Amino acid sequence: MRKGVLEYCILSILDKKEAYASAIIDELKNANMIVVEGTLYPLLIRLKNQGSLTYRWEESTQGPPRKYYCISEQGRELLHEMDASWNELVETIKTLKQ
Amino acid sequence: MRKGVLEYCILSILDKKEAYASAIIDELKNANMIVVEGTLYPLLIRLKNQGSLTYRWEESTQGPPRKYYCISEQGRELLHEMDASWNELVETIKTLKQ
DNA sequence: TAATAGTACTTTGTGATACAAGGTACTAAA
DNA sequence: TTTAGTACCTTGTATCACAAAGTACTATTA
Repeated sequence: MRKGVLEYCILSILDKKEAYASAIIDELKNANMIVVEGTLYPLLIRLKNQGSLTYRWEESTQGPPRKYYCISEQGRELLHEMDASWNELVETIKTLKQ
Repeated sequence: MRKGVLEYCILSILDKKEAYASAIIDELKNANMIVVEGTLYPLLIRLKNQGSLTYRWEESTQGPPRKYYCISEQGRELLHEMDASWNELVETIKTLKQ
């Protein structure tokens, strides 16, 4: 049921502020959506390769350096399209339920 | 983005009244969700095989006989679980958007 | 200082879902 | 009798998410 929505969630999170993978997983967990690393990393790489995200390395005081992802202008456009798709899907379900 | 939601839509439609494939496709189209036969037929067979649906043949006055699908008790239980999952997903997105 | 635990990033293989495309079979109309 | 319409079904392919395993660096502890 969650398929395809994950990408939308990631872009929504990164639209608010840049973040690295573990922080994204934590935020999703807080919102009741469990995602594992093996799912998230390939997705981030996919979004980066298609130009929706950029990233920069940042040293951490505890542990290895972190890859901070940031949404790009192109990513924002995609997000707006996804907002529209999501709202439409919610309406579709409402309609079917009547 | 729609992945996994289709099954939920089908059960929701059949919860209201029994229907055959083309009618289901039409109803989905009316609600703004395009689905093709090659997607729907395997899904109906899957749901039937797992016990969520039953069907009966009915002669048609125009064309070949139709396979009318009907939701089963087990299908209703599944639908209720899906209702809960869907509502939770909608809430999750809302939370992430804040 | 060597070993262990913790953090973070990455890759590979698998199962499930949806689509595209093509096929079968029956009925009605031209 | 050929064509168009309706309805059901199958096969191959792409994508998505997960499980599991692996690499690499840092901090702690014995």
